[in-house]
Amino acid sequence: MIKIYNTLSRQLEEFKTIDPGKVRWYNCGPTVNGLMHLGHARSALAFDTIRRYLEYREYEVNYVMNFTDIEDRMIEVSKREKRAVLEVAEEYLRGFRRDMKSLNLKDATINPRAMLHINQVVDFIRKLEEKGFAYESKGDVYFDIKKFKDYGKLSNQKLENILENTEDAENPNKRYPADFALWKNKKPGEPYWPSPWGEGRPGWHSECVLMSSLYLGEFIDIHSGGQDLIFPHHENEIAQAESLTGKPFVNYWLHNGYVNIDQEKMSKSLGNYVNIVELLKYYSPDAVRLFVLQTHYRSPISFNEDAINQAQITSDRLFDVILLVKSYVMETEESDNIEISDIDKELMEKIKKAREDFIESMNEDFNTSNGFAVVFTFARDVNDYIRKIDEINAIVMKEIDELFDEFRSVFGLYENMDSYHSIETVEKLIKLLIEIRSEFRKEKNWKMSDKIRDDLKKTGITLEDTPKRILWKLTESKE
RNA sequence: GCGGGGUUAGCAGAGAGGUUUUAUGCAUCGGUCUGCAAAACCGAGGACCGGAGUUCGAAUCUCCGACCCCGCUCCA
Repeated sequence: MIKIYNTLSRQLEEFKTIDPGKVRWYNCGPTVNGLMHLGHARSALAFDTIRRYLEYREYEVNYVMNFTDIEDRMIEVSKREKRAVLEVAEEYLRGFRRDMKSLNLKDATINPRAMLHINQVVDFIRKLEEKGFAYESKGDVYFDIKKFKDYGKLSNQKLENILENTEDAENPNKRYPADFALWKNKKPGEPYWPSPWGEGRPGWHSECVLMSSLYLGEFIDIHSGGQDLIFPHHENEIAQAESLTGKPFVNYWLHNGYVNIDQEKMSKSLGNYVNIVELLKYYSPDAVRLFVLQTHYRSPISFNEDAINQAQITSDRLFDVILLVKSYVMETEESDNIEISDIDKELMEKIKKAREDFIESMNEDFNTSNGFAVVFTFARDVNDYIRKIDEINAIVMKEIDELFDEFRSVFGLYENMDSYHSIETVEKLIKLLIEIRSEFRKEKNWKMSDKIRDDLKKTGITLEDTPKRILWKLTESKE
């Protein structure tokens, strides 16, 4: 049974989908007014991993993530950079796509863009107006919060308290200070679209509701985003959707924690962010994934150089053993099968146990920290096995490999490894060199044997002399 | 002010009343292996913010205090 923490109820709940085996999921995507930074990545990675896990558990996940490309912040950038909003959007959208790909984030089923849905948003707002939940005022349209009695249920706020702190409370166009804008009257120099209320542009909170119900239906399983979206964005989404349908909008609300740097939230507005493009110049995507996923998705992560360096080392180490297993699976023929020894049996048990433990950890609100603990413990057992067993058992190796594949599929790690294994001839050559070197070693010709080992290392092949056998693995070329 | 969350070894970070061990990773120290390496493995040290309470038993529950972060304004 999968348990999932629901922001709405503020507790763990059993995960049950509306349609058996299917998940309808809307993830609030970024506003494309800048480069993707680690904060965005954390959110994307957290939900990507949850999605991957659900798929691993054989759910069919319909995952929709929007890009917000028309909004106050977009206009700000457009003004500052003196170019069209569309141009800004195109550039950063491309940037996000590129960075998301680098981080091996799975493609969404669809990535709707707000700007391509203006007409539908207008229709949506008109429906709200027709039903009396929205009102027009001097070209603006506002949502009438008093008409929605559950307002504040997600962020656990009382209306009075929200009121006290609403910055825009003095806006004379509003009936009630906490009402929020659905449509904004056009201002000079800003993009606008026609509407029944005159030319203008949509507010921020309608697009997600509209696109969510457009692509997934009125009632969905999961709606997710950063904790900073709880209020007002998601609160406002609930107000719109539920007042219109009179039914619940979303079953499970998921919110990820922030990335902190120097004990402060990493954010665009504070300017203390680390861009993904920049980060990936120094660290592998796998290290970044591991860094992020070693922390539970709802906890804050402390980012510092030490921590990310550690993740890089850990990631490389894990990769080594996975790669080693791959090499063995490739070179061990089924005909090599020998009897199952006690050590083999022991490891088979560990494989089974590791899989169970992994699932148990992940079932508990997607506890990737514990998930990784299982992976590392298993990796240690495998390293031990390979070096102490007399004869490598092809069947055991294959099972190890399969389990690593499962882990990798959930965590999205090391997926470009095929390139390491393209040519069988290379493998034969390596084996040949190892044999020649062994001859030299028998003759105690250390000079030649070391030369072979060192030169191989430079080409990206590392040898390891263990008592039982010589291991080789492909690493990065040092040339 | 209102509403969340947090404080666990050098660092990162799980655990949410109970067996000898507060997981896991990195780092440190020692060992095994090796012709030497490298890697791997084995082992060790070291932490539950402070105080009071509940309990046979608390890192975990309650209360008080300190400090920190976050939301209530754009944010993932």
